[in-house]
Amino acid sequence: MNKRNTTIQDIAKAAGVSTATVSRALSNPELLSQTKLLAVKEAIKNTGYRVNRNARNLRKQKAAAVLVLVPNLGNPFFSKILSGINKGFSGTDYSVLIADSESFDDKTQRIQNAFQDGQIDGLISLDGAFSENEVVEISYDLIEKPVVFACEWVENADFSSIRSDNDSGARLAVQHLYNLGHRKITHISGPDSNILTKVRQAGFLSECKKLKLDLTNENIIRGDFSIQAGYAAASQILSFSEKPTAITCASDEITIGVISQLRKAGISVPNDISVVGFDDIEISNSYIPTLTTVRQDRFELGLSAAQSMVKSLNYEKPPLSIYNKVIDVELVVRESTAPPLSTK
Amino acid sequence: MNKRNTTIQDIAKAAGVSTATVSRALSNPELLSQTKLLAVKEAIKNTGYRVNRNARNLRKQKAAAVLVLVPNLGNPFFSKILSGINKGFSGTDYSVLIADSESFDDKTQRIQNAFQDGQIDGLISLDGAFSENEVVEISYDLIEKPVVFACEWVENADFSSIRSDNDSGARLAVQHLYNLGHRKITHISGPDSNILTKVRQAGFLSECKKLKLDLTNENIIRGDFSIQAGYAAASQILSFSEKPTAITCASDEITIGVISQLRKAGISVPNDISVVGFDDIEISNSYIPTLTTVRQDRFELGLSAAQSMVKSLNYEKPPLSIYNKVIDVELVVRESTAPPLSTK
DNA sequence: TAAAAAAATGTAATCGATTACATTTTTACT
DNA sequence: AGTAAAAATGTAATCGATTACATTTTTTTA
Repeated sequence: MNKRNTTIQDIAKAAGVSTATVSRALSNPELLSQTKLLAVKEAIKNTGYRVNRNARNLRKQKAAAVLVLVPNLGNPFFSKILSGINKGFSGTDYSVLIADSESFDDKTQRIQNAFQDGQIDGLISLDGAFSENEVVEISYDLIEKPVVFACEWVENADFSSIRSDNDSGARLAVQHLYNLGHRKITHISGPDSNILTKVRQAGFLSECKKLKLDLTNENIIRGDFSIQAGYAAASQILSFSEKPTAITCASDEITIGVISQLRKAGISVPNDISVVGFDDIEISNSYIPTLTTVRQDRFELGLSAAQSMVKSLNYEKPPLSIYNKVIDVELVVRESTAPPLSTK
Repeated sequence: MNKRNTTIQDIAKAAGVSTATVSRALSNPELLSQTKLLAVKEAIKNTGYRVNRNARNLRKQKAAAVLVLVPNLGNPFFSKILSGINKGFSGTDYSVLIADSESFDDKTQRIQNAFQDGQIDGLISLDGAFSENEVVEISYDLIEKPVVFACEWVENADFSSIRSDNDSGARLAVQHLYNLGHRKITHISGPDSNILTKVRQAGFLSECKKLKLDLTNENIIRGDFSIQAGYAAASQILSFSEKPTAITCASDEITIGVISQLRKAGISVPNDISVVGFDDIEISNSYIPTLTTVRQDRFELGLSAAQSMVKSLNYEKPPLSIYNKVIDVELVVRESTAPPLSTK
């Protein structure tokens, strides 16, 4: 290991050209004559030269990196999105940094700092939980910096956003249960602050109305997307005087929590109550019972978000079909749903 | 938004000092007189100045970042480790980058590149799957660069490594089953290449021998750590002429796969067969049945790995108690284990 | 109080690439 | 062949911080 790194100077000397030519060989090879290009390539190969990222980024005033903000890395829902994002950036020279919002004391501050420190050129957020204030701050300060939301989005703010067709998803779940004969359905939603939840909830309610189902305020239970929220919701449901015959959940994790908790109370799914999830995470097909759920194409979600980001990073305005993309969902019918008891 | 960034020059001017003084105020404030220090701090506050990371890193010849290599981000096992790592780096000025080995075509190459490009100063690997060749390459090239393994480690290579007491874990599982009355136990292990698996397997076999259990080659089934491996293993077990009364698995995901698949064949856990997992991932307590499993302190694992890395990054040799740390495991008894049928 | 030592501060080189601008070489055209 | 235009290449400034070394100021000591 030689102490000093190989630099562009060394390559220039070895290839008998100027540093400018070496630099061009790296970033604009089409500007060079075959002869020189070959000489430079040869020198690079011989020395195992690699550009110093810090030097390049300093000079170019960019970071060559984007940050992906995940609300909770422990939630397996996000992994496939991340791999879609990675795919979208493969072939570019951008690095993908991953951070967990939970590990941040002050999310907005951290994002702003990362931008200002020149550590990132763009942000892909899988986290939609930004207060109006925060969004204002972000969009004000980073007016020139691309921000893309994946899965999530922020109301009244013009960011690129790739999302699933949450409305349809919610409706598909209700329709499925309705077709099985269910007439009393409860929806367990995510956190209030979350726009996703609002949409799924609205879809749920609207479809219920369309199907002329009775609705009371027992039809919606608020939670977050966690297993714990499922526990809590199940306990609440158990306290209802008239229990629903079916439940739709805003996530598969909630679903697992609900089923697990209902079981502790001696209520079996789907025999006593049917439950539909949302997401189709990997374990859904191995849970007992296997989960009927609304599948989101998570890989596609990530890939599209990355594509939108790449366009923006190249200073191209992404076409609207990419800038705001809604991805189809699909109902996967498995074991956690069945006709209600009364019809058996 | 002013076009040009605030630089150290601007601060120097505003505070009426030289750039050197500003720089010292940032990194060695104890060198300055109160007066100047205050003046600089004031100027920084007024302008909202932030250091340019690229410039600093270029000059200092470092990246101020470490890479965490995760074999599979989709596996919820890793999240708590990551949060432990984050915790360990909070308060330092290192960034933690997370990458999924799966997204790499050539892992070793990518790591070397990241080091050479000056993108990272150290590597924490949760991935132990390096061939001997790869390790040689890494340790040869990066002889000066700190590498820490968490959970995993590499045989015959002197890297810092923080791991759980896998041997005890395996033994605890066997003892528990033995105490319940089980005498025919099968172990489903991870991938051959994985050292973890070897240790757990050895612990399993050794404990079986100690307890004078009969052993045949049907006592070990190879897989990887995935749900799918659990499916495959279950199918294999179903084909055994004499089925085991209990199973220990190298991960909770395998466990879930096994139980799910056994159930499809009409075999119930724990009534017909008992199963013990490993890891205690979040869902283990919500699976049906809830999983008896060996808990690893994942947060502690990550935290310790980070601490070892921080020491190395500061050019201190970590004390052996940190450099190679073995963390206790604990058997969590839940529903997936019960006395064998014959004793009921 | 003067000299020596220590503390505080400043000057300017440096890290390694990119690129505006200048210059040289090649190609195209009359 | 001579000139204009285009292509290829080179020179040197630049990005923004850090730090070796030099200088000035303050403190200590005799």
